[in-house]
Amino acid sequence: MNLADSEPLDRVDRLPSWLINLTAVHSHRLVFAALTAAGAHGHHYRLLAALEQYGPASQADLGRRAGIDRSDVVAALNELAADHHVERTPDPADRRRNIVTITPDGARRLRRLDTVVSGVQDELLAPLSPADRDRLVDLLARLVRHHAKTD
Amino acid sequence: MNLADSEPLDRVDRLPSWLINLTAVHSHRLVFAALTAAGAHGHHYRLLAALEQYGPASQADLGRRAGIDRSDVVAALNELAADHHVERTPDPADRRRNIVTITPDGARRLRRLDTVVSGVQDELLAPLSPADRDRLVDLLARLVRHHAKTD
DNA sequence: CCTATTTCAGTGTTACTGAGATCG
DNA sequence: CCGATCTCAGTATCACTGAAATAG
Repeated sequence: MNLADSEPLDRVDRLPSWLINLTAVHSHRLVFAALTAAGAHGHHYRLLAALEQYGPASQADLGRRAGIDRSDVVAALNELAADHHVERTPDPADRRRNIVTITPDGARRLRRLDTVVSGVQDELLAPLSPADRDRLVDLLARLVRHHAKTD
Repeated sequence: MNLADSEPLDRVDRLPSWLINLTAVHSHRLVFAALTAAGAHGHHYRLLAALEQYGPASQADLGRRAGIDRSDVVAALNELAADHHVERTPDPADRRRNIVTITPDGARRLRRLDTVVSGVQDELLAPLSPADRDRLVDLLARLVRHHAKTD
């Protein structure tokens, strides 16, 4: 018996956690492909965005703001620094810390990635009207806020 | 400078792909914790649900219906078979295939996991009203359907 | 003494790839 | 010969953990 087309799996196909997972897999594929084509990797965009928005910061603060684990911040900054998109300098006021600064090259890079990432959003949300897109973002933002508070 | 509370990262915090990713991470944590507590692993629930809904099937069909890669179907069925939740028998009509059947134990298991999984949905969607939950499911289902068609 | 930061090495989950053996 | 199935081995991404060295 061959499956001409996948019939719906009733029990699971309207399961919120499963729909979220499927959507995330597709979304991740699109973002990853677009960033890879632009020569960037996962966390670079969020780190550069956090640096531009808040200015120079320690790695720990950067990680908290961008939602990236301390360990992964180190690796991503190594790559960004190798490409001269950020600079790491010791903090004279607290010698445990590095102060991370975005360079002019990094700012240009961020602008480039901004267009890449926003193109992906359009692709991802293609079937939704602008009003529906807002609704989806609001609903997801409420979930994220709720779970951020209750850790 | 310490971050009392994480201020919003404007550029990223309303980015649909990022919200979806965050939601998926939380969702995955909840589902994984609940299934682990019940002694189950990732794909088991979807495979059992597909088996109960459609009856005995080959592994390839099961994978297509449950959205699980052929390779991961093998591993998950090994575990389900070890626990006597499914049985694998060669298909006499097509000797490349195994016919996978859910056992009475497996059906009981599925009912148990149903309550576990639906408890997680409530936790995940806690901040949303029933109407909002429906809206979210509809929006996500539309995205999933669209991207399933355009592969 | 305890906490925070940076760093390294490594784990675990999920999705996926490639290849071999078998069979239609 | 081509295509499908089952299986195994292994990769890659991301989130995360544990521990060491350093410093407040």
